Amino acid sequence: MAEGPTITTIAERAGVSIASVSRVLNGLPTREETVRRVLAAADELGYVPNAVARSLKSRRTLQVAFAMADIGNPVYVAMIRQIQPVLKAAGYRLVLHSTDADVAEEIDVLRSLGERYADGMIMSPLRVTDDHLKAITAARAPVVIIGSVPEGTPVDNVRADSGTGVRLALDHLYALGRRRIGFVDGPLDTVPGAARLAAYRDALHALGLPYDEDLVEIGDFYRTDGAAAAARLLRRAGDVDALMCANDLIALGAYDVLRRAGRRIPADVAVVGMDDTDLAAVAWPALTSVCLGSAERGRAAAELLLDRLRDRERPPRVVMVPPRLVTRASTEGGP
Amino acid sequence: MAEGPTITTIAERAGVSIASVSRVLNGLPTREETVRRVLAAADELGYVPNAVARSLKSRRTLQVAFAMADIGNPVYVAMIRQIQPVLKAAGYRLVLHSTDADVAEEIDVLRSLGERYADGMIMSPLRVTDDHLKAITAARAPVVIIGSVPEGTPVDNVRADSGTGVRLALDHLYALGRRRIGFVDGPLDTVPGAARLAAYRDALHALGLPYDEDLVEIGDFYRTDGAAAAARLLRRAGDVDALMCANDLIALGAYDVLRRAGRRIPADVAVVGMDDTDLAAVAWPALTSVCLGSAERGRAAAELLLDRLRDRERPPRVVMVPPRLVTRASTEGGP
DNA sequence: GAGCCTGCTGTAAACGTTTACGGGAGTGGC
DNA sequence: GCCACTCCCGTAAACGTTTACAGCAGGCTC
Repeated sequence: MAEGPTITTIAERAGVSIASVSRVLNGLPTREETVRRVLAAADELGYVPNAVARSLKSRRTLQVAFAMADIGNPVYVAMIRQIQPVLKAAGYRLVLHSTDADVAEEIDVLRSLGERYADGMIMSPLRVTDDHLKAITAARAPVVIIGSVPEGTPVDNVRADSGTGVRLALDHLYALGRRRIGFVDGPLDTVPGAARLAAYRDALHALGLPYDEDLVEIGDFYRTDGAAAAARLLRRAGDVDALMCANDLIALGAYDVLRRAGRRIPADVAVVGMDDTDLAAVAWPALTSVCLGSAERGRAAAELLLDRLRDRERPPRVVMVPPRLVTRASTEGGP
Repeated sequence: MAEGPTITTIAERAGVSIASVSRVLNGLPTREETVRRVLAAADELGYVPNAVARSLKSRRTLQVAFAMADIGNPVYVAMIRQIQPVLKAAGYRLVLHSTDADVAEEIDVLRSLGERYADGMIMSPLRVTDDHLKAITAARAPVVIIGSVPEGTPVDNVRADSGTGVRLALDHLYALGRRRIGFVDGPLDTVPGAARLAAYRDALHALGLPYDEDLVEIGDFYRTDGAAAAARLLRRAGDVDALMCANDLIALGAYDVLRRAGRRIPADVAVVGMDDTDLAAVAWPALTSVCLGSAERGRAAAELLLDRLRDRERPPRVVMVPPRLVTRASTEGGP
């Protein structure tokens, strides 16, 4: 693993200056003969340009960072699957950050953009604090947020409409004759947690159903927490005939609990998840889930970022991805 | 977004030379008063060191790349989940490459290490061609391979023992009284595909069962391909009473086909997957799967790479992660 | 043949760090 | 009062590129 060839090596070998080498390699107009000699030398030496040196000079790293809470959640994988090819087509590499939804760590990641290791960042935070907003606007590289930020925040932003999503789900459950619809949510200090609970109340109201505290439980957006919360709910409100869950992992946790309690899905209790991850289709019975367009949101975020990198001055945009209910076996038939 | 402060800016502000600034920021011995002034200036200016410039000088990027076939496969996610924290603790960032198991692209990724954007790479190739081996040994940065490479290849290497894994599964099925055990494999030109088929034959032989071509089908390591292959197998060998699948995705594809064909799992057909991904636990009935230690392999690979980065001269190591059968509902009870 | 393009190339500076080297100020010994 | 030594610090080079600028050779116009 000897030290690799640089344009200096090539220059010596070809008997020209490093400027000429650089010009040839970048396709700038050069005399035929020089081009030939340089390319030959480069080829013989197996030259590969040094990305770091190039970045230093050009002030672009051709890297984009993606920060999410937990790569174990298939939602983020779905996003990455779309983000990656879009970035790659534009010549960018993807740097990954898993933050565990830790606020301090997210702020840290944003601040780390000051090190200039990436030209921009896509971030999908669960919580959006004032510190986030400050860090985002102070960031030394463009940031695109997947998730809602306060109205008027000057930042490119891709949103799902989980409110409407919850509404779709509850309408569906209501149409099936379910009237005791429980709700298992994630933490209320997260953006989706708060939005989904509000949407749940609104949807009940619109349907003329009472809001019953016993039907609501708060856990976290993981399977085990979902299971624990569902268990508490079931203990308090044994007559529940449907469970709306704030994401698919929670729904799968609920599955476990319902089964252990001897409740049939969907005959006794219908279940709806959110995010429509791969898990929903794999689960049995297959899980009805509100598709919040993770894939589309990923792609949109990548495109927003690329546009932004091309033009820093353009006004920030908000892309809204509409929800869609994907009905499966977990909500078939009446009670 | 004005141009950020550099050590030159700090130097002017503090009235010292850039050398002193650098020394202070790197904790080299310096006079108390100078330290104070520099730190104050750096603080006021909100200085963040430029990672690119530092990399150019130090010849280290503090980045590690991870290349895998498809981030949609939970196996790789399980690996990343372990790789990420290990690298992070050592101060490295993770750069992601999804190669679609395309040989040319994998070679390309290896070659791209010549650009020096990463200090090393972890790669999990499905196929290992001569070109791979050449590219790996010629790579301009250390590479750790997850998966088997030919004996004696001078490269750090983490292996699963899928042969023993298949053997465990078949012993288990045999013990349950299954005698017509089908095998749904991935492409035979992949390392795991070939190894698993060989192991299947050996295991049958050891159990005194005949090898029946009708019981073997080749698809690809995705769910839809697995389903198609399982359907073909079912058509040819309707009396199959167990299906060994070369990974979990294939097994889930087989689930769909079996259900559509009205076969009960496991009563009519027992099913075993491989990799023991999250999907196995989510599926219904829960899927018995051979755990090949993806998480452990990820961690081991990250540690091998870090060790290698610390000492280029150490002899290459091979880490073997033993398989383990995780039995679940898909293989309960006799036929 | 002077002057002027045109086409190509080399020199050198710059990007933001780290670091080898040498110099200046201060101290102590003689 | 000179030398030796120590402690800090500044100058400058280096990492591998890109690029502004200037210079040179040759051909053209008058």
